[in-house]
Amino acid sequence: MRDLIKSFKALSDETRLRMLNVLLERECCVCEIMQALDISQTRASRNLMALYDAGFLKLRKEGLWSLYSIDEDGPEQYALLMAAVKQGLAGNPTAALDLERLKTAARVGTGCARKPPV
Amino acid sequence: MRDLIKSFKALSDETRLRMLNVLLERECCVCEIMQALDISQTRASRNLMALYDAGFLKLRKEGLWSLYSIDEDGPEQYALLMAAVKQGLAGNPTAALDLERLKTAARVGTGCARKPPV
DNA sequence: AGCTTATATGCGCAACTATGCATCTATAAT
DNA sequence: ATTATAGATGCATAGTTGCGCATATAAGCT
Repeated sequence: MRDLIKSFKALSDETRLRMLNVLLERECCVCEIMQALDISQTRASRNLMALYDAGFLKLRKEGLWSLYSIDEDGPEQYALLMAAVKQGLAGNPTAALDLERLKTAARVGTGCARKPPV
Repeated sequence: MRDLIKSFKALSDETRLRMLNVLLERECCVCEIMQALDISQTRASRNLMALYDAGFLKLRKEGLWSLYSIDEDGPEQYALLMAAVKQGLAGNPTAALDLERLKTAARVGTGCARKPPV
């Protein structure tokens, strides 16, 4: 039961649902998620970790990048939950905009750059 | 998206999952839930309301009783979520014990009685 | 080695959640 | 009308969550 609760908690947050939406499109590194959702680095990193912890994501390191993707091989219920997420997000404007921004997200570039020192 | 989040929030709590488990068995009034889960009246009432608010339950008043039951006619995703809940609760000892206690729960009786004044 | 960059994380705070206690409401029985 | 009972709810409080800031870590480059 604890796992079930953990899963539902992970899905009870707008940021994380938007992340899943984007990751359903393709594997992303943290900075691409930042750009797609237009959120801070801390926020991106922590929420991706939360989804990973709950068992929804796979993590693959490549050089400096942490590449997250939907874990297709999770327990049976996860497929059900992901189906519900997909349905619930269909037609959502924010989710659509995120996908739009994802197209122009770059793995390397200004989007990832730390703000220059004053 | 707000509705989806609300649904997941409603399911992110052990008390409420246990309630759904019991209600999958049959319609119950608040005091039967109290007895089945062995919880306080406040806790029972408020968590049932939360599930109702989220769209998982139907409410039917009959005399003094508030009778809650699973709402089968909710949006499509709810069936998916309930399926996930069922799977996740299968074999859980607490859930099993709740069903056991439900068998001896009475709609009228000491289980509902207010503690006698001192 | 030293610098840069992508990501992770400790700390602190504001917002939210769950629950108990006390009380209120509404229905019913006498 | 009075009283009893099932359930709802305001308030206070402890615990949890989300996130920003600053900093740490770790990989790659020069």
